[in-house]
Amino acid sequence: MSQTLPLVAAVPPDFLQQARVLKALAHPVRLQLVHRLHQGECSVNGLAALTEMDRTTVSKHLALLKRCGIVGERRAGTTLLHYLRTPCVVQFFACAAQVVEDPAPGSPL
Amino acid sequence: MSQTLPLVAAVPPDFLQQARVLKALAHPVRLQLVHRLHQGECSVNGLAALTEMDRTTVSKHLALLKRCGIVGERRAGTTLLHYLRTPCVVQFFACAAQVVEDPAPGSPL
DNA sequence: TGAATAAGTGGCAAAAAGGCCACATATTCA
DNA sequence: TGAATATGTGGCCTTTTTGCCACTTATTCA
Repeated sequence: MSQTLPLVAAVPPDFLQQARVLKALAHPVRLQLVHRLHQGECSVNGLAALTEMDRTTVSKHLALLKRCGIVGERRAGTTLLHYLRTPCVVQFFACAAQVVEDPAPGSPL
Repeated sequence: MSQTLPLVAAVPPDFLQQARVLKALAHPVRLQLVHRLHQGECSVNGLAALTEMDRTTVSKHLALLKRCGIVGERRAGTTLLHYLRTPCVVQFFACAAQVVEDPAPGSPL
């Protein structure tokens, strides 16, 4: 077959899709949730207590993380336990921290 | 000495700070900028052409990335060349892609 | 079944983010 | 210096995101 032009050469990452994942993590509360879940599953109320946020607010943050496939849940009686489906996201912490610790010269951040 | 309570035990990461970094990357256009800069420095106009966004819009996106220490700049004549200061951020692509490729069961994302 | 506990959803107002225009600034070179 | 090129900034408006309240749904157990 004719070797046509690589119109989609080196297919660039799906920025929109990836941005969705990053956006899901780009919030202090959600970061805290992920950080906590990385240590083990937890209920909504438990997470609400930890973050000191309204229960429904945490519920919505979790819903967002679930939609992106980052968090999963399993029922245990009346409580729903949430867990990290993609532990690799904690790598973000390392890099984010590195960026934070190596600020641009004169950047207030 | 008395082994007091580890009040700030395992000092949790600065979620607010880290969220700032992630938020800086959590946008399709900025993600594309980072992706492009990872291949080498580039001018604002070049990036504007690539992303097909208004020049001033790109300029603001870059300003945001600079404030977070992710992007740096150096002048070359009348043009400002932008470059990635923290290449580690490209790790985000790998993980983000992984999350995208392994969607939660039944998640439309 | 009905009370108790746990959690999700719609709605709404406030806050933040995005995008583009008009204008200001910086650098080069004739 | 003045035109030309490259880029940053202040507004200003639109869209998205947040957070909390009231209310609904789900599960357990007496």
